[in-house]
Order: sequence, then C-alpha cells, then structure tokens
Amino acid sequence: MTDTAPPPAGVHSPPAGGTELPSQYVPASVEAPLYERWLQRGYFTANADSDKPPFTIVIPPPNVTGSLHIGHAFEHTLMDALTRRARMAGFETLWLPGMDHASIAVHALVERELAREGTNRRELGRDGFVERVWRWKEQHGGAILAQMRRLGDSVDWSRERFTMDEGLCRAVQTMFKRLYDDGLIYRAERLVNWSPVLRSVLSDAEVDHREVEGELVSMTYGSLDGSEPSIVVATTRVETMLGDVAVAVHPADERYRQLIGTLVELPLTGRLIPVIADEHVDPEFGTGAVKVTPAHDPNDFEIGRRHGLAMISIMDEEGRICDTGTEFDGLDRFAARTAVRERLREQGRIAAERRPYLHTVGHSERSGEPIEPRLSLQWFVKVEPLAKAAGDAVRDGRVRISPPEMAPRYFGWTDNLHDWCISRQLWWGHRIPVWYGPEGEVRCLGPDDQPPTGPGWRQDPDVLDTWFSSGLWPFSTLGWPERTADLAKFYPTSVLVTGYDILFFWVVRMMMFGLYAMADEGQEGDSDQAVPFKTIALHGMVRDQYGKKMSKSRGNSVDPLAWMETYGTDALRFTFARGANPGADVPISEDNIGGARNFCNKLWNATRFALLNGASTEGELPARLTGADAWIISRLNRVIAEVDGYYADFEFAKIADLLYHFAWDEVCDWYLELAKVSLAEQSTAPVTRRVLGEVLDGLLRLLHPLVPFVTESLWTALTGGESIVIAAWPQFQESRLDKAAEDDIVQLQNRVVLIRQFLSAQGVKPTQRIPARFTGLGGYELQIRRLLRLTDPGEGFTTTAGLDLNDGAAVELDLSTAVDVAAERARLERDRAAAGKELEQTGRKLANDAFLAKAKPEVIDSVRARNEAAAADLRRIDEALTRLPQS
RNA sequence: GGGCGAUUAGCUCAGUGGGAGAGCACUACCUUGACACGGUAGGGGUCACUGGUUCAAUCCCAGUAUCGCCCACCA
Repeated sequence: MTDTAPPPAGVHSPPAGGTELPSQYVPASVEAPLYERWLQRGYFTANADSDKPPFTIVIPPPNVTGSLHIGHAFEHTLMDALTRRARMAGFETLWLPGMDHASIAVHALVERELAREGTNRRELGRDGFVERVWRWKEQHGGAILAQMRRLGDSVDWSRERFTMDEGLCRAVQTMFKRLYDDGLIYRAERLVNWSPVLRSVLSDAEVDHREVEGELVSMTYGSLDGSEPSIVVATTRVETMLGDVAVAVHPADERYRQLIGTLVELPLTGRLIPVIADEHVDPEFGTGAVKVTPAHDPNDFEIGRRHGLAMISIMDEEGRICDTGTEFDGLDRFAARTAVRERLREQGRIAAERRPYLHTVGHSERSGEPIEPRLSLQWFVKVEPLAKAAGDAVRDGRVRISPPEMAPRYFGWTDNLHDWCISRQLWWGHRIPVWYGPEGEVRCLGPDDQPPTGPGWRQDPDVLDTWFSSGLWPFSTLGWPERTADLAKFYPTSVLVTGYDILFFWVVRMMMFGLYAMADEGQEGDSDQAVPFKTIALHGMVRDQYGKKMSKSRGNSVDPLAWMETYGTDALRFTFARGANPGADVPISEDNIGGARNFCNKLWNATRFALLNGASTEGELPARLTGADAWIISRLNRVIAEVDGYYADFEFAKIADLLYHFAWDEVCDWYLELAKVSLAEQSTAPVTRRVLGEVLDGLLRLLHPLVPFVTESLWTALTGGESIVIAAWPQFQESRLDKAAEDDIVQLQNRVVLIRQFLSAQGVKPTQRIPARFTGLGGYELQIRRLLRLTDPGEGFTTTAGLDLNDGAAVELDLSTAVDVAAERARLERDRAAAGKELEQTGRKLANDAFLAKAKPEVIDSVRARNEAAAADLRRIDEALTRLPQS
C-alpha cells in the first residue's frame, strides 16, 4: 500500500520507543481539532475539472428548522462512510450539503412567533412576512449544520445549497414552466385536503390517517309521521348534512327500491333532495342509506359527479359553517356538529347513536387538526406519464434499488399515484409563476420573462409544495438549468441514501422530475444519464433497544450529541454501522455504544503497542513472509476483498462486524501476542515491526470511513502521513494470500485452545506456571509456551497428564502442583458423550446410500472428516480416562 | 379491507438444504509488560405452530397463530 500523498516535510515516523499515547482513548481530546484541520486543507472540496471518475451524493436536505436527531446522525454516518471510502478509492468525490426551506413548517413557526407578539402575517403584509422569515432563518436556521461538523460529515461546504437560493428559484420556475407548457401542470377545482388551521390545501402525503373516537349518528330524513317518504341515514359528521344534496342507496336494495327517484325533505333546511341509486353504497353497512355531501366528502364527490348533483359548500376556509342560511352559520364545524345533532334530537329525528365510535379520520400532519375535504381551485401536476417513466427506470435497471426487496414498495407508489396538488395558500415558499390578466388571461412565466405590467394583472398568490423544489434537488444543486461544469461532472449522482419511509415523498418525485428535466441534458440524449441517481440505498428507522420507534411522545428518543459527548462520535458512528442491515430498522442502545467505545479503545491500545514496539510503515514490505507475519497479511487481504464486496451492497453491518472481529480476534488476540515472540528476537524483529505497521495501517484505512476521528489520529501517529482522509484505499493483493501460513496458524490456534481448555477444566489458575514437554509440534513452540505461560520441563518433571494435539503432536504436562481429578473426569465424560453423538450422527449418514448418491462430494467429504475426527477423539478420550488416577 | 415483512440465546439481530451464530447481558477465574473500555474458560436456543416436498428442513412449499409496517373513501 502506498499513500496518494507523501508525508509533508517535518513529519516523520514516531521516534523509537513510541509516541506517548495515554493508555486510554479520550475521544473529546482527539476529535475536536481534526475536523477543522480537514476543512482548512480542503479535503472535502470537489473539483469539477478533475480527471478522476465522479462519485456524488446529495444530502437529503434537512429542514432549516431542524436540529440533528438520531435519524440524521444515522443516515449521515452511512453517507459519510460511502463518501470517505470513495475519496480514498480515487474518485472525485462530492457530498453536497444543504437545507430545505420547509414551507409549511417555517411558515407556521413564524406565524406562532407573530402571534406571541400580538400580531399576524396579514398585518405584516406579504413582503414583510417573507422578510421576517428570512431574518428568522439567518438567526435560528441551520442549527444542524454545526452538528454535522461534530459528526464528521465530509461534505463540500463550498457547495452548500438552500432550496430558496436564487439559483434554485430559477430551477423551480424553469421546471414549472416546462411542465406547464407540456400540459403536465393544470389548474382545477377539486375536492382537496384542507387544513382549517393553516388555511391551506395539503397533498395526500401530508395527511395522517388516525383512528379516533367519534360518534355514529343515525337520523331520519323526510317526514316523521309517515305521510311522506322518509329514510334513515347514518353519519359520523352530522354537521355536513347542511350540505347534503341526495340520499344514496344500493340499486339492488329491496328495502329502498320504491324510494328511488322520490324526494325527501332535508331537515333544518327544508330543501327537498332526491333518493338516488349508486353501486358504491354498501347495503350491509348501517341502514344501507347514505347521505350525499359532494362538497365535503371524497366519496360523495364522486357520487355527485356520477349523478350530476350540485356541490354545496357549507364551510369557509377556517372550517366555520357558512352560506347555509341557517342558524348554524358562523359556528365552528365541531360546535356545529353538536348543535345540529341537538336540534335534530329536539325534532325527534335521531334514530340511533353509537358513541364512542372508532373510525379513521385524516389529520393535518403539520398542524394536527382533522382535515376538511373542501372544494377548491388548485394547481396540480399530472403525474401519470412522469410516474410511469419513474417506474420504468427501475424496472429496466437504469436505477437499482437496494435492497431489492424494497422495489415492490416503490412500484406501489409509481403505479398508483394520484395527481399531485402543488399549490399552497402560504407565503413562505416558491411563488407560483403564473399571472392573471384583467381579461382572464393566464400567463406562465419563465425565470427570465418580464412580468406583465398594466392594470389588472396580478400574480397567483399561492406558493408551491416544498417537495416541488426538493424534487429538483439532485440537479438544481449542481446548477441546472444552466449547463454548469458541476452538472456535467457530477450528474447523475451515484447513490441516494435515504429511509424507506420517504420513498414516496421524495424519491419518487426526484425520479419523476430528474427523468423529465434531464432527458435532453445528457450527452447525445443518453437516457441512462437522465436518472437522478444510479442506486437508491434504503435504510430503516433508528429504534430503541426494544425495537420501538423513537419518538418524543414515547419518551425514548435520545440526543445523539449527548452520546457523542459521553462515548465519542466514532463510537456512535460505529454503532450505527454495526446495526445497519440494508432496509432494516436499526435498534440502538447505550450498551451498544459502550461496546463501540471499547472497540475504539482497543484500536487505540493496539496502535499504542505497535508504536511502543517500533512498528514501521516505511520501505517495501518483504516479498516473502513467514509464520504469523505471512498469516496476518494474508488475512488482511482477504478482509480487504470482503469489505469491498460488502460496500457494493451497502452491507454496513457486515463491514463493521467483519472489521470488528478481524481487529479484535485476529489482530489483537492472536497476531499481537504472536508478534511479541518475534519482536523479542533480533533476527525476526525488523520484519515483524514492518508487518505490524502494515497491518495496522491497512486496518485503520479500512475502518476510517466508519470511525474517522480515531483512525485519523492513530494513523498519523503510526505512519507520519499527512492524513488518512486522503490516503489510498487498501488494494486487495492476491499475491499476499498464503493458504499454508493460514493453515499453520489455525492449527496453532486449535492446539493452544485445546491446552487452555484442558488447563481451565483442571482448575489451573492463570497465575500458575505449568511445566510442559512437547513432541511432534513442528514449530511455534516458543509462541505456544508464551501464550499459555508454560515453563520448560525442569528437574523432577513428572508427566501427570498428556494431551494429543493435532497431526501427531502431543504435550505432556506436569500438573502435580494442581490437579483436580474429579473435574477432569467430568470433563472427559462430557467430551466423550459429545464425540459419541457426533460419531453416531455422521456414521448414520455415511451408511445412508441415498446420501452418498445424492449429496455433493464436498459435503460427503466433510461428513467423513468429521466422522474420523470424532473416532479419533473418542480413542484419545478413552485413553486419557484410563490414565486418570483413581480417586 | 388490501399489500408487504417478521417470528432463531435473557435483549437486539445475523445466517444456511447437510456440524445452531454475533454483540450486549450472565457465571467463574485472573490487575500477566498495549488495553480491566482488558484476558481466559464457560452456561444458555424443539430456530413460533401444523402439515408437505426431500436421503436430509431452522432454511423450500402450504396453512395456522402472533407481531410490525405501508396503503385504503366504508357513511
């Protein structure tokens, strides 16, 4: 491995005897200065003129109101890992940061502020209000940006964007006009989701369906004395009866057949409304008769359309009854519900009541109150052709979804999208670029068009849904609609990292807009180049240690910053990575973070050991290595290959787990211990020092994307290099694989473990030194003695126990100082039972002709080997049992 | 109502048509010269249930149960 950059002058390998590292890793003292240094050196700044292949990620823009919550921290960890690895692997790497203007959230926030000051947006006026919002943004917005630095996000701050930036406004306006000119944006009166609190329409996606306790009231329409037709209808929303225009029954319902076509009197209003027949009505439900209020219920709207009924709106924009000409005008819809019900009761029209009655009601996601379906003139995007293209891009493989199991959910959206309502009756956001003239003219303007002047012209007062501008994010941030160098270099982006919960809100919209807007921007109309990203990597939600969703109301949400404070940023990041199985939720607990902190400390001390022992990263690694040195370098290269494979599939949990075990189990538990022997030997020490440096160098590089701070700090101390951020990603070298050395060390490990288990079962304490004599070992005796703290057989050595090791080796032990015959007998009996069972199981298989005929050869071989091993074990154990002294 | 997913150790989760795994937690011993945020050894699971396919099922298939998520206009 070689660095991409030579060490700067004045920085050298650590002095002999090692740099003075404390014996415990203290994250706070290490992390703080590193990020600023990285920024100063411009490591994160991408260069559009570079010859390197591009690697691009755009950040899912957090709301300008937001601060870093645990979900951000998790998602950013994954993105930063991908980004850092790509940077090390030689890509021109751009991770582009920014924020979303969060139209509704900010609008509502500033309105609340105004309310506290005793004023409101109308008093301020539109310009004053927008100015006020900008001021708020300057003062309070973007708290998350500082926190991203704490997290170590290697984003290119020089390219930071905001969805209300001037450039992005141009992009929005350009897009709107293109869609408008293509007939993909239209204005229509529809029944929409209305928020009386926000006094704005909301898209379907901004509506939460929640189960609530309401009432189901049955009431009698028509005459009560039987002189005229009457019919009983049931409703959860009594007040809407003021806007009823019909009663619907199922055409095949015998009970009402003779009523169809007749008129009944609508109580309280005196209007006569027809009884109509419609397939939509479920005769099994309630009375089988439905009141029809087309202006306040989506189903009724459809029924009304089918039957050409009038649409009577009975509520104003704040949800008050209006225009009914009844005593209820002016009442809030909920007050009206009670008032109407009581008035009907006085008239004896309440036939039945069920309370509480559980049913689902749409609520405004942002302001929380029940949505009011309301007839209103709004702007829509005609999504069908766009959504089809978005679906096709995944279907034909231009965009890959990871994990693939998530693709059906994506298609579920692209195949069933309704037209998207994009206008909002708010002031903060991108204003709809349409002007209306005095003669009813409608003019949609591009960013460079002059607004029409003259009397009577006015601009549409509404702003666009926030997701309209977010949908442009992958290319508007790179300069579109201008053909910038950034756009040419960094679009399409490489991977989109986001949660499966946002597939619809954001991902589908970026796909629709990207494919539409960029179709003609790519070179030679290459449609592969129109997609906004080549891969969509979906992750799950962060959950608590019991798998419960974290939420403020549940009281189990945690502040990632507090954990970073206590355990270090790297510990938090490593915990996230360890839990990140593609598409699956991520449980996280303080225990896990403690474990990750311990791992960082382990790395710290392993490197400390290396430095104390003169580990070196200078000069070529000898071409031919032997023993443990050859083994660990071979293992390192296998790990490199595996890590690369896992990155391709966003298997962060496997990457973290693999590196955790390689570092802890193999490097620390075995290699460092074995190295102690060769470091003590003049002839072998230099090579081992070099290998020690090589292994830690490689390990730290592999870990850097996940735990950037501790690896930077250790790596610079170890190598004297400028920064691990710009160090080269380790390359797999097949020539370094050494199967023979691996087999040797595995055999050594087996032998050591065998003896350890024996000694442990004998009750030998770690402090006791046992004299031992080996035969037939074939190497590594010094290492084995050291690992087990065995002494040489001295005067009066008495063999009290013997152990067969593998492949003809054996050890005799003098346990005369500490034997527990009973314990040993028990152990042997246990082992004998296990070996007997294994022998029987494998024997049965080998006697099975069908198995021998059909199983794969390697399976048969392995069973045969197990069978033979079990037989040998049994012989060995029996022999040991006979040799055991009688107690 | 529809769709999707899950069910493996005390907890959270990997995993495979042929010997049940990890982390944390737990038990015992040990302050040994990198590390007690450590070392060594260990305990613990009918792989939800019932059938089927197969020489062989924790794994494939069908059904059942429980849980979760998403979508949905049942008044």
